[in-house]
Amino acid sequence: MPDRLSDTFSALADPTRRAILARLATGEATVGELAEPFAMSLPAVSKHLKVLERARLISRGREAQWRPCRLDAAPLRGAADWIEDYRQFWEESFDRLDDYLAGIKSKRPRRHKNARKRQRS
Amino acid sequence: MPDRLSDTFSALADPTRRAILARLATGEATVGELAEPFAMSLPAVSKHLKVLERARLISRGREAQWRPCRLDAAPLRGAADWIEDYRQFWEESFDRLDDYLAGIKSKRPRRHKNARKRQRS
DNA sequence: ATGTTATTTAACTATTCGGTTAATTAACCG
DNA sequence: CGGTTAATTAACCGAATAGTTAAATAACAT
Repeated sequence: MPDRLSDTFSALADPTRRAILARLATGEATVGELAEPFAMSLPAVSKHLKVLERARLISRGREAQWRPCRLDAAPLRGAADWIEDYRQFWEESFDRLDDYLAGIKSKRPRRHKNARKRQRS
Repeated sequence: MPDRLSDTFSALADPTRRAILARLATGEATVGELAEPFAMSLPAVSKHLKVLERARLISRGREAQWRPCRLDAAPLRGAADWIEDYRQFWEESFDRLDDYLAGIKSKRPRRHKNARKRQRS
């Protein structure tokens, strides 16, 4: 019985599904339209959509024989909030990279071409 | 051959692994220390750590017979960036909820409890 | 009623996942 | 050396994933 956050992250853990969400960010689309860019069968896409639907990331209507899908981004808020708690840590690691590069620079001023500088918090 | 972002999201798609990362946010820890809160065997935790390591979310040192783990949050930046692209969508949906609630209030002040109203478009 | 189009379901396969217990490695301690 | 502690590896298991092809549904079009 996985929790909501796990459902969200595991739905996002597939490039096909992320591409589908990206497509839906531009507007509603039918299953066929969503499947078109992918080198896989329609049932495979249909299964991906079911995963997204169980994660509440999309919802579907009925229009004649089409089932238009629309993005339902609400669950992403929880995921974003979770990750956000770690922002300081990845920014810290950039700082350490800065320190490292600064160290190199000060020891060997204007040596090599590709020195890079990152923004500090 | 899953991409980096998929590795990150799928590593996060498990409550045990997220708890491990949360613990590591408070500082380094050994495998035994990390395993202690969980009702599962040490090898199970060891496997979770391997998943996190493959996703580059942790790294490990060697100190005598201990392998201290530390958080390596850098990959979370990519995940945060990806999700961030959808912020407008989940904020939109909150706006619609606001509208919905506002609509109820203005149209039927203090009427019956279970009034529901759907949004046009 | 028949056919066409859009989509899902069924049945199957191969792989991965999350867990187990038992055995192994590695480093310390006497 | 032998023993203890920390952790990993091996071998196994059941359930879930991600895909396939073929058959079934559903709604429209004639």
